[in-house]
Amino acid sequence: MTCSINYAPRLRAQGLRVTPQRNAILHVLHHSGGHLSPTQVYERARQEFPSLTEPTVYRTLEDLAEKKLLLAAHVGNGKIVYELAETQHHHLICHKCGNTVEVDHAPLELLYHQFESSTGYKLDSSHVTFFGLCPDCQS
Amino acid sequence: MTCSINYAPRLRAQGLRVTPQRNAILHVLHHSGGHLSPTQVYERARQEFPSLTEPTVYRTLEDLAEKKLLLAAHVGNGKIVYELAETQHHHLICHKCGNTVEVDHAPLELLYHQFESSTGYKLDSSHVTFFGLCPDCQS
DNA sequence: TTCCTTATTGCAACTTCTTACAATAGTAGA
DNA sequence: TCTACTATTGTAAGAAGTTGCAATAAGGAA
Repeated sequence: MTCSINYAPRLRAQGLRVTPQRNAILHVLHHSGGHLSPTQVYERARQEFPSLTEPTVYRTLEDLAEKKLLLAAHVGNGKIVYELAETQHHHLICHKCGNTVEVDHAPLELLYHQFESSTGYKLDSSHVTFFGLCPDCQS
Repeated sequence: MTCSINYAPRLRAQGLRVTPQRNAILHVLHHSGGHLSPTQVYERARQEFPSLTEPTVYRTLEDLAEKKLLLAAHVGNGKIVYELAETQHHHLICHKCGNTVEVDHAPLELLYHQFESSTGYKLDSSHVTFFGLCPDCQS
């Protein structure tokens, strides 16, 4: 926790209290660069905040995702990973080598509107993951 | 298990052996009409085939989904539900009342092509779920 | 600063899901 | 029908994720 990023304003902006547990979790996600499973978050964040417990990690990840500070992404078979919500994007996953690429959310906006007008729902979020073969695994 | 639907041909077509466990699971999913969680499948299928075990249910659901006899859908927070793969579709879920509607897969084909040409991936499946407010919960 | 309210956390017990490996039972071929 | 092969299942143990409730501590008000 030697870095100077301050997550407090973002938490407060969502009406959430600022706690060392939440800071540790956000810090870990920030420095991981990518997607982490709840277990990975738990293990890493415990290095910085040893009294952290599993239920807290799961609840925090859910809460922060609900408040849009984090994005939750599904990566096959019900597994869920989290990352800081910088830009909204989705994932293509190669089910042979596991390689992942990110794709922009923008093309999905059209679908949103389409489904909104056909169903009357007002959509605000989505879990979208595509599976297939990456270029390297196609041969 | 008084119904006469025979799942054997579909299993054999996928190179899978026909076992009473698989029949019981398919039977349960057929008669449920909708989406069931692994636990629900386990509990109901056990009525018909009491020696059925949990690991078998989880493995069977995964296997059948991989062979496209079942569809796996995500319904919030990493929860996964299964249903018979009749028509390919996706779900809009109201996060207030939990109500669910199904939407056709066709509009997503365009996206498939778009992402395929921008990434070089060859896509074959997806997990897609949209969240929002249903018409009743918008007021 | 101190008090008060209540969001957040930890604890303990529990449920759900997974894994490795040995036992069982489909199914193709003789 | 019988045999052999091996996919599938059960067992047992463990890992991952959840829940209810009591204890704690963040943040607003005095």
